Amino acid sequence: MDIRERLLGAAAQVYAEAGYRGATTRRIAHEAGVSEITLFRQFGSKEALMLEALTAASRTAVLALPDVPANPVRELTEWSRGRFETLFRIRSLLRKVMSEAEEHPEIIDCAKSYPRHPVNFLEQYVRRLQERGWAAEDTDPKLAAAMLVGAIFSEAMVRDMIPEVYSYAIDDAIDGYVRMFLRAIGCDARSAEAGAS
Amino acid sequence: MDIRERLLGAAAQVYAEAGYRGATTRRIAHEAGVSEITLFRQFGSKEALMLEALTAASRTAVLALPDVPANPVRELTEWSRGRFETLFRIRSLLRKVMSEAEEHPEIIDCAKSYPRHPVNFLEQYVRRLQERGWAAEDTDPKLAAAMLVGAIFSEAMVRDMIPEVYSYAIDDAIDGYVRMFLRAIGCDARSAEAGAS
DNA sequence: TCTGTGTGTAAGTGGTTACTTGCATCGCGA
DNA sequence: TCGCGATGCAAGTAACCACTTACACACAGA
Repeated sequence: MDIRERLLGAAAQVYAEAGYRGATTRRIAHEAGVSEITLFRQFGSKEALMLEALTAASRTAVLALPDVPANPVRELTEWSRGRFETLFRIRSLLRKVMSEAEEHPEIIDCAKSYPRHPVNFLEQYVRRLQERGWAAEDTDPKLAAAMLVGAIFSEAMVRDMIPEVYSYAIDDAIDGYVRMFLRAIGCDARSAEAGAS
Repeated sequence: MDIRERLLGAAAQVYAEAGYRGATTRRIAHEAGVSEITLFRQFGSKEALMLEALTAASRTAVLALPDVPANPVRELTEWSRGRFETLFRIRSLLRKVMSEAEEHPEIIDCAKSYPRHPVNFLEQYVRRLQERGWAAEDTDPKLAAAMLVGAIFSEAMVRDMIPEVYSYAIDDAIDGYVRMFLRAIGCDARSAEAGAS
């Protein structure tokens, strides 16, 4: 059904703009180009529509990191860029979900359909660096991963809201984060740049 | 007027729980223990009440860092703990403000009554470390500050929403963040621990 | 041609919202 | 005791919300 898809997309978009209470059935139907009656005939209720729309919208691919680290600087930079772009693209929807998760826990449940959180991928990657002797033994992989992912998350959430603080370019920021991250986990520039070559 | 203060506090609390649309005048008045009519007689409209309440609620003290670094590990740990506690305490209100800033820009305007953003304090502190020769010259103070502040921000925002990811204790996390931060900016353990002593 | 099936319009349901009006009540100073 | 300002209660307004009913139309298969 084409109309179902249109309604699901419109619901996710209007929800990202206005939140649950602001996403009125009238506005969603208008955005989808169908009548409000059709919305109710297709989904029964606003709640059913929103749950299905948010579940579909949060089904975004999680970027992977190589199982065998070869060039940490390049691999981490690419992964961090992709992570930022994913978060930045859905930042409005994410802010609404975070804001309304306390009131409507079922919303975050359907958004948590992630099989694995991205921070786990990075944690595993750091462990592999340690196994190869490219990272210091005394660094906590979980904490290190949380620091880099957290910094990227903050950029994606706050960057467009307080531009006077985040004045630098995002690509420069990610390069700097990766460089500092590698220094923080004790991965020196030589092995990080050259890798297995 | 005691009643004005009660209404302002109730407005901020209900807003943090339910957002702008969910913070109904009836609920705010009930929370303050006064009648809804008194609310309108005191503030005229819901919008006037909310703007005044959010301006007052966002007037939270910004922690300072010493002008002259003496013991970076201790000073940064204390500052980071305070920063986390501040953010964690108002996390619900902050999530609502972030979520509704696109729709109601005037809300974030009154919340941005900060004279200086905390990240600027940390940036200055890193510069002082560099001047003393305690931090590497090639680190970008602005980026380094953004990374630590961003990681703390993420902990405060997401920690209670995805507990299965943030499994460690917050104090351990902050200790780890500070240690990695100092390694990232090239501040070795000796000067960081001992300081000027 | 008939018969569903899916869609549209028009109208209306009951509930909630911000906000108002009229009047009674309370406390407090003169 | 009187007056007055602040408050509360009852009721109501117009607008908006999710959701429903009734009916017309368009199209596809039999």
